[in-house]
Amino acid sequence: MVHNHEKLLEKVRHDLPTDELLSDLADLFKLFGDSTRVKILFALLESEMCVCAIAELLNMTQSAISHQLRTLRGANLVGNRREGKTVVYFLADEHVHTILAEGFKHLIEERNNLNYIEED
Amino acid sequence: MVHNHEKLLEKVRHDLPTDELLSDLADLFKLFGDSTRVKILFALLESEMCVCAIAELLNMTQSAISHQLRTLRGANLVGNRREGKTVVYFLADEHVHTILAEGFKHLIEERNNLNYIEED
DNA sequence: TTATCATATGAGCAATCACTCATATGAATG
DNA sequence: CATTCATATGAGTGATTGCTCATATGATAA
Repeated sequence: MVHNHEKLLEKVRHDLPTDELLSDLADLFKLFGDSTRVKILFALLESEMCVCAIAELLNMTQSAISHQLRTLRGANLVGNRREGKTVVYFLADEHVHTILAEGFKHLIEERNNLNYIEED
Repeated sequence: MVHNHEKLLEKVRHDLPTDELLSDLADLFKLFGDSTRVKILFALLESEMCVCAIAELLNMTQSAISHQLRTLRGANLVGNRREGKTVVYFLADEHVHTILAEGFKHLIEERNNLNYIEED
């Protein structure tokens, strides 16, 4: 696996963010990389909701949702507040919307490309 | 886990994308959710590169890199072309840049917030 | 052809993770 | 107070996944 890249590698290494930053970035995207969490985030994009509403919406266990909300909260993507017996969750980060939107654009465009190919 | 959300759920359900689309979206972000793949994408953002150059850059096995490139190629995020004995990989999608950039913005802002709190 | 270099790939393994189940916590209500 | 409702959480499990190792493929050079 050795042929000469020194010049290229030197340049790329210089411009590359640190390992730590790139790992944090991967950890961030990992949160968006699960369909349950994506669904929760999309739901909260529409409206803040209590845990049991999300569970009912996604047709999943309260426990499962609660675990995922904990994960999302740990990354400061969602926040919550108590309202009597229920706990209301909401998006705590403006970037959630733009990140999801960018991913969405990619999907849509890819689908258009596929249609285009199929139509040929 | 049952108190009344019918009105809210009806509205949210109506605006929510299909399960299939949301799953595809999660699958897309899953690709960005691994530090090796993020590093590869960032590297290719700087310059197209052959497999062994990426392996050397990331200080990883040729096999490991090759496996990840296969994954990325399967999702049409990167493309490749043969040049004699080597195979050159490059970004095949303009959205890679914007998606990574949005994630980056989130991290930077979060770090600024932390600094702000620490400075109080 | 044979040898060599660059890459691809299949099997196997260890680590991660999303869920379930049982249970704990915490606030309202009687 | 005890009970009930909404949520949180710890342990355990099956499935996924990123890597290693060995080997296959594919192109060039001798």
